[in-house]
Amino acid sequence: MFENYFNKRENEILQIKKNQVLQEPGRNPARAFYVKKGLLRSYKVDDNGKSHILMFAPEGWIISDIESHILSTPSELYIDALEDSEVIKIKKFDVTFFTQVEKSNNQLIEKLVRRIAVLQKRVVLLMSSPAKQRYEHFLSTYPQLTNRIPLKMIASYLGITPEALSNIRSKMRSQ
Amino acid sequence: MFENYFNKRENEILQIKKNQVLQEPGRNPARAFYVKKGLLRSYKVDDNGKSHILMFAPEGWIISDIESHILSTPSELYIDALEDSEVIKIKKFDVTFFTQVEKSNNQLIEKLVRRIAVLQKRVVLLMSSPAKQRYEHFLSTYPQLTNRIPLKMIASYLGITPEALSNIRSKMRSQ
DNA sequence: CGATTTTTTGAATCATATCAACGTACGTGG
DNA sequence: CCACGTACGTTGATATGATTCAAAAAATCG
Repeated sequence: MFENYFNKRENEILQIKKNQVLQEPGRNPARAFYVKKGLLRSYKVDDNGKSHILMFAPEGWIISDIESHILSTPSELYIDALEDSEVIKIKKFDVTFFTQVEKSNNQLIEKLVRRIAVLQKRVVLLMSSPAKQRYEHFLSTYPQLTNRIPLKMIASYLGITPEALSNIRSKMRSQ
Repeated sequence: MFENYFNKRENEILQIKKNQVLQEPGRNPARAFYVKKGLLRSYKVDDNGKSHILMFAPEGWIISDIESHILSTPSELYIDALEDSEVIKIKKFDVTFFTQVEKSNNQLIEKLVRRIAVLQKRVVLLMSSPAKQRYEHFLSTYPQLTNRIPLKMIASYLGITPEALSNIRSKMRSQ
């Protein structure tokens, strides 16, 4: 769906090295990236300096601080690369962007609603389930990602320490 | 903004008693309600039978399982009243509803994005902050609600037990 | 008022964090 | 290709925060 849009315009294709930072907090407007190849993540750094991963974006995904975009507030997120990646920087990323890319606004709305659904699910999981169940949910929801993402980042996504996830894994092994 | 829409149509105005359930899981499509007066909440019941409150809706808010709506999947949420309330049942709640009520789709999009922002914030808080800080965040974000909502429901919103919240409060008192 | 629900308190237990040490894998320069 | 250094992952000991369970006190409702 997005490919068409990108091909017919002069969008910037970037070759990104692993660990390269594509966006830092404070930028306004925030950037958005379409991942052609590789793997990006977005994360937030809290007051104690700890990182919390909000999403992973493998091939075919768009990643951005959509909140910052559409509300024109300074971004609070980092975006960087977990693998060497090929990404397209979306130049004009606002509401009109979607109306061009999507067949209609309704498709954008559906996308946003899906994002709400994912976040809502995650809130309930964080509130109701111990780390082990959250990890199992992650495994079944993103099976294709679990091999590509280092343990400590999965832990950061789940909201636990790397040590805790390591323990969970070892318990799961011995069962 | 919504009032205009409701007044010029034959929408159903409901008088709701405290504790009355407006929506249960399984309903498809899910309903949506505009709160004229009173206080509603939406919540999910997990596999262990525990409730987790997703949002409170005081006067002027719309509450619904928007995910269920727009994706036409069965609802997983309950909606009920925490106070005697006066609500308007939105009959035709889909994308076209918003295009009539809102000046443009962009306003709907902005609403959805705000919802994403709130949920994203909540995910990070759940992952990074101990219960006390989450409670303080709740207090400062919804000062007008804290007196109206019983402790045990605030606990359910924060993802902790009522006992834990009671302890936090007593510690805060003695400081 | 009495009955029911909510809030508080305390004790025992559990899950996860923290800290420290060690083992392993990986990439780079020699 | 090897040796080294750096990152990452694992493991164990201890500390902390929250849960669970039980019971009493306080608030609310009919």
